[in-house]
Amino acid sequence: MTDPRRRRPRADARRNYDRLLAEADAAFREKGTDASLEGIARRAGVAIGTLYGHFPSRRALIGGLLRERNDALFERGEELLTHPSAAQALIEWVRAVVEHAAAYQGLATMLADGLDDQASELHESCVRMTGIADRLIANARAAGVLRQDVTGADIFALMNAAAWIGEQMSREQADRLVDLTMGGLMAT
Amino acid sequence: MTDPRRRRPRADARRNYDRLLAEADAAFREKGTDASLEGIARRAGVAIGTLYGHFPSRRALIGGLLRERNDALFERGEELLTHPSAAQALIEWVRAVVEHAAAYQGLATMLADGLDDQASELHESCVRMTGIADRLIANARAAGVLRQDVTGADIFALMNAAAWIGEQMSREQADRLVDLTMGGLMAT
DNA sequence: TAGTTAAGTCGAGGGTGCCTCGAATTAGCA
DNA sequence: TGCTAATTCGAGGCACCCTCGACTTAACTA
Repeated sequence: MTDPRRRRPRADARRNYDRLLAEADAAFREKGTDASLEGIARRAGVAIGTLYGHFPSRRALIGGLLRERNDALFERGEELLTHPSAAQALIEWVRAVVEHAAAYQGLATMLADGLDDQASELHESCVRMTGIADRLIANARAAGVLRQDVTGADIFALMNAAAWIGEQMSREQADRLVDLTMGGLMAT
Repeated sequence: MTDPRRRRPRADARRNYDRLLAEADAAFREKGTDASLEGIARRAGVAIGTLYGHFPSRRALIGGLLRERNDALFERGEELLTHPSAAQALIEWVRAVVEHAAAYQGLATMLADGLDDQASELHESCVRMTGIADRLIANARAAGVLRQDVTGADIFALMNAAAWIGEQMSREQADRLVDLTMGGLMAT
């Protein structure tokens, strides 16, 4: 796929790319996902056109920011698939995703949209998240520890809702929502 | 309070006020709570300054829009306080608030903020909502049909989370979240 | 090492939206 | 009919979004 005769990427481009990611992370942490892109470019010491050169949209920028994080998340997911307690594994996965999705104010909404929107840079990771959830649900059901009528969509909804609560209220309240709800979903 | 020597309000002002509310309702339904205010003024056939004359902020406009709706909601709340089944009453109240809060995309977020923010035009109604929830919770607890560790904050969180899910995904998914969670909260 | 060239950078510019404020208008009243 | 306070108007300053053509420069090559 990669043509070896192609020039190696320019050093300044790489530098700007990294700088933009770093400043974007800071800005999104401070102001949420609709922080000013011009402000980010400014903080990165780069013209606005350069930002758009690297990231054609706000979503692309956030996608870039999440890529690194995603690796760790999905690694954890694979791990959980072999967890001895299916019930515990599912709860842990929900918690992990909630934490992931609460990185920036507004991220939960983007992820919720991302599942449906094929064109979203976040689509693929949303699909992977639900994929792992589906497998964990199947495990839990097979083990008879999860109510039969609980769907992957229910869990995805809960994950997003809790992440949103985490943004709006507090991490603690989000955890409580997850615990209370999951408690109800577990088979008696 | 009302000085009888004061002039009666101008007819054009009243007309514009009503027109603005009507167009704002339409716009917020179509585009969510961050629809363009200039667009609303335009649709109402009024200059932007006139809109700001009547509603000094977006929140004030939404507050005006909700005032009518609120009356019906709180009437329902009072009714539920005398409902024979404390458990059923609480669930109904959650459902009613969720429906109320899902009127416009973005409203759930504003309401969640409104509870903390004294200055918000939505603050008072948020307080009333939780007030009714608190009384219903007390009833349910007294009847022994609700887990002892469930707080008003938990219910408020659930209401908002479900309303948000309703905006992002679907009304059905929101209902499922409420049913599944409330099912878990009820004492066995 | 100088020249070539494509990749990358720049930032002005056109568009939209927010909100303010002083000037102009007008409905209610006497 | 005229007075006056309430209301309306919309230009204007600001911030942000995003595009695009001109310019610059790092990587390659002879």
